[in-house]
Amino acid sequence: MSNFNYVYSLSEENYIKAIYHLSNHGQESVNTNAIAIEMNTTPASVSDMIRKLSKKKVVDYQKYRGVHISEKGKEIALKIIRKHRLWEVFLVEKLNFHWDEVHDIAEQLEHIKSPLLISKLDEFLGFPKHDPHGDPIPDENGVFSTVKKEPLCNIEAGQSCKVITVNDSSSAFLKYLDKVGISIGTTLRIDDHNEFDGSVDITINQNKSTTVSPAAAQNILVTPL
Amino acid sequence: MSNFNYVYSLSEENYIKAIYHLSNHGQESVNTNAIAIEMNTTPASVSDMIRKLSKKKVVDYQKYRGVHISEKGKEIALKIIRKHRLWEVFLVEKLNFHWDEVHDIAEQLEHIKSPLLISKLDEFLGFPKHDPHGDPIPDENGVFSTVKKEPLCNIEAGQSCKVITVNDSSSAFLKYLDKVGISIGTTLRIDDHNEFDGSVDITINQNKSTTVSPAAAQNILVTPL
DNA sequence: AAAAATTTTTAGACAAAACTAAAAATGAGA
DNA sequence: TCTCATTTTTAGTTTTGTCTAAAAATTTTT
Ligand SMILES: [Mn+2]
Ligand SMILES: [Mn+2]
Ligand SMILES: [Mn+2]
Ligand SMILES: [Mn+2]
Repeated sequence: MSNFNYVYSLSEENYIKAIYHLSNHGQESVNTNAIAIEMNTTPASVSDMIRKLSKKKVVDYQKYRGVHISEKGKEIALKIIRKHRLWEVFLVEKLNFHWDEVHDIAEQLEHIKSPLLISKLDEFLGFPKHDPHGDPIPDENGVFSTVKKEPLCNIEAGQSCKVITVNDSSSAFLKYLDKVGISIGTTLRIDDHNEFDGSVDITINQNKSTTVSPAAAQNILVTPL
Repeated sequence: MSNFNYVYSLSEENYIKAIYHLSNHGQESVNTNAIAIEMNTTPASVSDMIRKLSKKKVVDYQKYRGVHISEKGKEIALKIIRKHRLWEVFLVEKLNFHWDEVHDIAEQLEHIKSPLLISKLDEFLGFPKHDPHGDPIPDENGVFSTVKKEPLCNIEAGQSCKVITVNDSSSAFLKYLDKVGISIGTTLRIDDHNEFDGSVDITINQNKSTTVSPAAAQNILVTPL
């Protein structure tokens, strides 16, 4: 295996991560424009990079037919995601960052190349299974736990559920959750769905009743209790 | 001040660090070839980069006359060195790396951009003043302690001294020091200088007598007791 | 002070990754 | 099936950082 240890550029790594992300763990194929939007670049640049990644067998690609991430591509993506999430845990647990401050720093740290560093960091953190936003951390073989989860808006009235993760790690959304009093692990009871605007009435931790917007209800992922 | 927050590229940062290093903390001017050797590149590339850094007022430069790092350049260099050394402390103290394994990883981590990350890391580590190789860690204003230190080979016979730092952080040299039983803080007594090959007879921590080569005696920096 | 050796700069290319503008392919609607 | 809007690719540049080869300046030697 000649390029077992090939090192991908910063740019390549970011594209691979974006494609993996947009494909839902590699199930679906991804089109050029979607990648361009995700990466904040132009479709022309995406076309160029796709040809390059295809030559390196990181994606399967036929002109005009979109890309599908390969097994090799999945492995690379999962390694980057593992690093990203471990660093996020470090920043929150050890350096006392707030969960809405860590994403951009982890975006840089995820590209540090040293397998030994990551295995030592993993051990130092006590082999965490989830990052501060509730996302699962793949192990060194890319295996991670998948808990069934769905958006809050899909849960029927009367049902109780637990917050597993969030669909949006933006500072604005996380700060909003803080204000409302929702975090990973919080128990919510769905009281009512308001037909007219899609907002949802909920009770937080058996005591505080409130209403969340449809946008929030879409981004809070829960598992029924 | 327009470019107060200008972000230097990875390449620019590495050149700035190399120039600072070769100039002994900004005292001396540095010639093109020396930079090329330090950076493992060609004099032509160095010429190009010097012109660029000079335009950005990071160095003072006149054709054929070598470069002198500016105050601005010094500040940038010291920030990178601060990050490098703090990360080295983290790797050794928290992740249990050995002192000969950390340099290359710190070489990557030193380029992570986040002032808040560094101040939190500094606090997490207990505001260390020295890195694992004995080098001083500049504070956020670039101030660092300078202990008088000289190579072991300069100490006269009969004198005792303490190991302050090492001039060479290569794995080969550090592993050699481990084998001989010398580390930062070790007390050495100089027993004799062997005229014919420059080797030095020493006694380590008042008990073990041995002889070190002239190369080693050059790279072990000590302060007389 | 001239010649020789060394150092440094310039000229010209190249690769990676981006962009704009234009061309080509695709797919949906009529 | 034809038209037309949308998507995707190609063509041609640009920027950054590198390289080799050649020219120019400086320093050392004689
Ligand atoms: Mn990234
Ligand atoms: Mn996360
Ligand atoms: Mn570096
Ligand atoms: Mn060090």
